[in-house]
Amino acid sequence: MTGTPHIAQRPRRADGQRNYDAILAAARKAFEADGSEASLENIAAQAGVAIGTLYRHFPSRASLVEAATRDGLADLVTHAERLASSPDPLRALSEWMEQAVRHFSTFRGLVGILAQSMYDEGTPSHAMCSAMHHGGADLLRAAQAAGLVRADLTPDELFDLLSGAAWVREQSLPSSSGRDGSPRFLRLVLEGITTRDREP
Amino acid sequence: MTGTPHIAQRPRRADGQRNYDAILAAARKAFEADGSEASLENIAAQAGVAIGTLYRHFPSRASLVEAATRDGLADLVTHAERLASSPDPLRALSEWMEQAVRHFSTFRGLVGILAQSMYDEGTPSHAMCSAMHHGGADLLRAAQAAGLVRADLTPDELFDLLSGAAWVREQSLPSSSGRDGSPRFLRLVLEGITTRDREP
DNA sequence: ACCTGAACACCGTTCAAGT
DNA sequence: ACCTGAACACCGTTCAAGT
Repeated sequence: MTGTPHIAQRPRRADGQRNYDAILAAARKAFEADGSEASLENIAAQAGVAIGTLYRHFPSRASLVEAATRDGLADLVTHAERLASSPDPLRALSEWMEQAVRHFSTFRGLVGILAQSMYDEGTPSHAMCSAMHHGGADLLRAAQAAGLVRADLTPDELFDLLSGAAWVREQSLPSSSGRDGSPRFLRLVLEGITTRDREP
Repeated sequence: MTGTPHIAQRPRRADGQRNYDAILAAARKAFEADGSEASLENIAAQAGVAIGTLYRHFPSRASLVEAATRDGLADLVTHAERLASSPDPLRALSEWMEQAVRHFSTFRGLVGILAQSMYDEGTPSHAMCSAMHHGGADLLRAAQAAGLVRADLTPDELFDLLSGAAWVREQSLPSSSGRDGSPRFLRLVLEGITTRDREP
């Protein structure tokens, strides 16, 4: 399952750039309304281009999802770097995890794509996932070094917990047919992984 | 999103029963290979019937999934009833949760269907989900009464944790492209929800 | 370099005709 | 009561022709 991941190239002509932007805007709208399996033909139509133009800029659905989520996930990486020097490593980790869960559940289907991309190099989102993995691992290590989070938790496990929390949140998107999309799940996880320093 | 859920009726004629069984067997195979979105036309072909016959017995994909998973989930409910009188309520809850996660992740896409069905009465799997909810809630209550699990955890939250664990496990199905589908997630959750009785 | 849209493939779903 | 398969709709994906 390897291969060169296709990261969408910036167009070199003005009309190409216009179409590229229009497709991306339409895609974000469609993904938030219908999830990651939204109709590509509909996205092209909303953007006012033919279907072939969409495929020219984004040769696969995964590459379109990658382009549509790149900025948000890049923010996450930046945020991790800024938090890495925090004097309160547990609070830093918690804050970052909350933000991560929010981004992972931007629309239905995203967290599944990210979870696959995390360990599959032949995937457009792999680079961004890898960067997030490193950022999260640093915050985890700091919290563990301070004795605030259980030492046996690995970065991979941290991301399983994050992904699980994001998936649960995703279930109540977008017009939340059921209940609230409260961050209670994440809070339970957080309290679960902190070191135990109370009495019975 | 309400309405009468269609639970597949048992056929009244011998040829109908034969086809019903063949479709169900083909569906289970296809779901395990391709997930809950497996091609219905292919299932019909594997069962040796025309597509119209599949629709006659199972008017929606959800009703086919329900029929394919009913027995396994019924076992889960039975198991919960048997465990309810266990002298070790925490062990009972843990065992049942492990079994639940295994069943929820029988094939890709199942846990999403179950999570939707849990709170949507107009769904074929709702009845079975509701029964599981009650069974799990009883085990939770017993463990809480014994002071072994944090008292503020609700049954809904228990099922969010179970679903999240099942979804993470599902990600490494069926030919596990990536890593192991270890039950480490669930163990972290379990240790997270038990009451804290160690020292720092 | 970029765009268009016809063409093909595949699948879900319904329904008239048949036994 | 049950089965068949044609018919329709919709969508993903490719590619020859054009600017």
